[in-house]
Amino acid sequence: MPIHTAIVHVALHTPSHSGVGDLLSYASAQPLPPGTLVRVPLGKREVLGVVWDAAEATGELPEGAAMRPVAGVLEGVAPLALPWRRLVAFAARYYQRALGEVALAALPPQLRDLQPDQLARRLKRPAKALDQDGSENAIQTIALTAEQERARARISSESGPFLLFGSTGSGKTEVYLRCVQEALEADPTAQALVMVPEINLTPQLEERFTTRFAPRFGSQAVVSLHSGMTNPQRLKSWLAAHSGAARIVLGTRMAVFASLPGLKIIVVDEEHDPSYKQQEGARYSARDLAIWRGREQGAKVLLGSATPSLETWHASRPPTPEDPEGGRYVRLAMPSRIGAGALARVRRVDMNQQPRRAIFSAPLLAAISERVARGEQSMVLLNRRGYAPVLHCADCGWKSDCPHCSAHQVFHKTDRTLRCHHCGYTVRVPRACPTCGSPDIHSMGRGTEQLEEQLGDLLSEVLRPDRTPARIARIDADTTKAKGALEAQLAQVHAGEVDVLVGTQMIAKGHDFRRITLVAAVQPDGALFSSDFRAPERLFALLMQAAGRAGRDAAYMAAQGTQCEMWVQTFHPQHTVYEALRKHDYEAFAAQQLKEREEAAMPPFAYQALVRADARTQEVAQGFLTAATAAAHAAGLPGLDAVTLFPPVPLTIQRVANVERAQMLMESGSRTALQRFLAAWQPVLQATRSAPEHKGLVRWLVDVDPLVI
DNA sequence: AGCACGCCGACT
DNA sequence: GTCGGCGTGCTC
Repeated sequence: MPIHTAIVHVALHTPSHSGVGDLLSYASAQPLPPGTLVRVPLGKREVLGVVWDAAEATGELPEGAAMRPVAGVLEGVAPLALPWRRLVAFAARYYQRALGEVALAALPPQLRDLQPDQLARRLKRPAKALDQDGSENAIQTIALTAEQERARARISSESGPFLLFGSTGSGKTEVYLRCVQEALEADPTAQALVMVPEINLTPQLEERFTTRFAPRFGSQAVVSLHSGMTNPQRLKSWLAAHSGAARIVLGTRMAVFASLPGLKIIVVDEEHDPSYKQQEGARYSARDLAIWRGREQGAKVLLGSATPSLETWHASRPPTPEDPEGGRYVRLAMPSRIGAGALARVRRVDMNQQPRRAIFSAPLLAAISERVARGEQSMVLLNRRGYAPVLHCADCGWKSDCPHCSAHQVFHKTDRTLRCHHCGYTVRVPRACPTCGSPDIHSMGRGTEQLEEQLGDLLSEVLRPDRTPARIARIDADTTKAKGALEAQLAQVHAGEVDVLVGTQMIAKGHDFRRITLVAAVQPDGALFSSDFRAPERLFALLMQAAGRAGRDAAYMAAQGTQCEMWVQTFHPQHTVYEALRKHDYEAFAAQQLKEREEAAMPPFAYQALVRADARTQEVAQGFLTAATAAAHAAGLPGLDAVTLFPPVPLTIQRVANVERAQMLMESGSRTALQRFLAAWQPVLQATRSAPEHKGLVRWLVDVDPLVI
């Protein structure tokens, strides 16, 4: 029986509302340094934990509970360094989650399942012979434009954080590559973290970084981290980053938590993209954490976008006489496009002047036909999957409502199903109305499937230059479910085997289509009158990004003697969003939006948080929030005087999978006050939950800095 | 979160 | 008669 002399405090995966403290105490034969990965007994099982700093341990062992010994130490993995632990602790505190939950979620899943001896075996496996110690090989770079060089020089000499504000095709990636190169060459232990919003975009980024840096730093130097990887792959990348063997980590939002002891530069590409906000568990913003981590760990942070989030835009405002401080970020503008044609000319079609039921206005159809006839490619965007959003009975008014959600079941013609996009409930399309038996049922509205079909009819007479018929393809979540399907479909487009591409947002992001000369948004108005105050910002970013897909290859455009166009069909052609889009004027749009936000005291001029409650009934969900609010007022919680609590309301989609959902908004001009209040409210919310009158409550959660209100 | 214990319906 | 539904209670 070993003698356990030391006490260690261990962070474990226990959710904050489980009633178990943040750090649990275990006995150990010898003191273990903070950051050590250990396996410890918890009830009947043995789990992975991280030894934490004793100073942060609060609660004592409850009366009668016995301290159990640490079961094992994961030898061979260096303890997680203080900056990593500080990042995790900050994220847990700021986003109102348990420390252990965040810590364990930040580690590769396979580390949890591996026994110490299995891990030891893995670590012993000889790393594949380093293909080259390429310290002799110079990196092949391409010359920077004056604009890129100015940005590079300022990033090199100033401390940041930086916003690289560059239009599509301005060569932001080349600036990232140069800045990463500079950081890595300055210090043989330096590491870089480069994030992109979507898994789909990592392969092309990996290709670009590997081509550039493998000759110099070896092919092991670049690794990826995202949820599309298998667990063994993720573990391998994570260990490479943690040990310092990997010099560059590419990934999605989860990569912000990678252990990078030598971190010197963080790049957040397309920083405005909502995908950087995690929507499950700890609802963190990887972009905001990148800023925090960079400051904390002394790494430069580089945010890039053609349409920055208004938060970032505001934070990077230059000093003026009235505002001599300016923002906290350095704004670097790169307005020119390199090697790309002129920006797309924006054509608005006033749908009030078009036949009522037309999906494609005559001028848009003519424009697409013309492009097909010239052998050019077009892209048509509609943010709605399926054939039609709802089926409707003309006789009794029946609609294809989902029985489990407050949403319609979407009509998918391809497989003759009605599918709920929220809970997945699927039925065969009925031949007659399920309520009255009438055969007179038809679809209302349109989705990408219908667009593809109708376009086929409308273009049936249109021939390509070689006298063959136009080829239409669709890319959306339905056509790309299978592994590798997206890649295959994209390859078809690149190979010129498609003349008109129909799809959802999916195709608007990042993909470098060289021969697309026309992009059309057929029905973008929906976002204009959404209750979400960020909807116009998102629509503008999406349309700008979509417009950027057109005319990316100046040489091709010149050879074709053609001009690229972005078409928008709208019932509100004069709307600010479309006016700004027409002029490609992000700055004017941002200024106008920021003015409105300031007048309404909305982010970034105020800070927000949400509490959401899910329950069997809407009454219970709202009742819980009302009771928790009353309890907060009764207790006179700190920060409350500076925080406005709004009454609970149902979510836009009130019921999903038979769960009723409600939420309430909190707003404050002071981030600190809001944080203080949320921290104090957490135990009150927990106590409220256990009261018998809130029995039907399924769960509750806090969302700090929510993106969707 | 897991994983137990615990008490009521349709099957080897 | 058991297998198994998920309600509530505990984990240093």
